[in-house]
Amino acid sequence: MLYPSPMKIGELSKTSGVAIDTIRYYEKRGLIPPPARTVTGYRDYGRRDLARLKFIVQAKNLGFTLEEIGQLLTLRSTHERSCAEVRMVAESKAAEIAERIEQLTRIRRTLLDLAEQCGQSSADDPCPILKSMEEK
Amino acid sequence: MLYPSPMKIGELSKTSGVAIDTIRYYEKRGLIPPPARTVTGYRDYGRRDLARLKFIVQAKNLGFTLEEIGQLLTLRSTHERSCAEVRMVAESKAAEIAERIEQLTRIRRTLLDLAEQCGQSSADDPCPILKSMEEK
DNA sequence: ATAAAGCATGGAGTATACTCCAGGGTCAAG
DNA sequence: CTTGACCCTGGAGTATACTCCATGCTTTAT
Repeated sequence: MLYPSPMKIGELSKTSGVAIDTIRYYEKRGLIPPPARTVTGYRDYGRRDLARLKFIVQAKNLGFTLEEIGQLLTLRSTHERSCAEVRMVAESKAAEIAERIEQLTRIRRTLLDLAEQCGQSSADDPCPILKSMEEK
Repeated sequence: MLYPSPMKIGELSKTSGVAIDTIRYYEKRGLIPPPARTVTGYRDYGRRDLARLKFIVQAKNLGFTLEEIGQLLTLRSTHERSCAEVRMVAESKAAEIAERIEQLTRIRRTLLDLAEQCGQSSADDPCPILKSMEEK
């Protein structure tokens, strides 16, 4: 069995791309659990923390607030939370995300159309991105 | 031909769901063009403005900053901008969005799996959302 | 014609998510 | 055993995106 050497906050910061202060901020906010400490009080992280941090970064880019990300992260077994409840939340979040995916797909489609038009016409007509919205 | 009655900011706010102050803020930021004014100085909007506003709201929910949204909105022919340039920007934005879609799809998949597990197991194992990230 | 509702401007205040000290221990290298 | 790099806490400061006045003109309803 492999006992990994302690990963201090600086290393976690480098491997995750998240600033040290931000990591500590996430800890305060409860997004990452308080890590173990070395004898002298240094934070000591493991692989799980790295994964969690990466997830947070991704979710943030996708437009979730830290609040929402916290909810996603605690979806698993919060002891007092019934299974049916977890299921409902998970499904409703999934539906929400499906909606976002659709919207992104529409915007992307429009951008590609625009790019194509640029290949031949002069693209001087009213913004195609908006045109696609007016119909809704 | 139909000359639509002037839509003042209050009405635009109601139909778009965007607060009056926020609309004015977007105008300051250059996200929506300064509208025509009535004789007495009231802002007078048209259908285009409504579409634009809706687009901004959606894009914001999808995690774009106002800065980025501004770029998307001005993608069309900014006279001094060459067609090839517009095309490149549009394509790179489209690729960016495709990446987001993939990430959202992964998260959604995980949530659905989680919901399913909840149907039968006790969901007391480490957060599946994270498990799916550790492998990357 | 007067009150209530709506709009205008400029500027101050707020929430979220960081970001940056100050002051002070810890640790590896020379 | 000191110098430089790293870490600690607590708290102040910043950027983005609103949100809320104060003051004053316009429009609508009674």
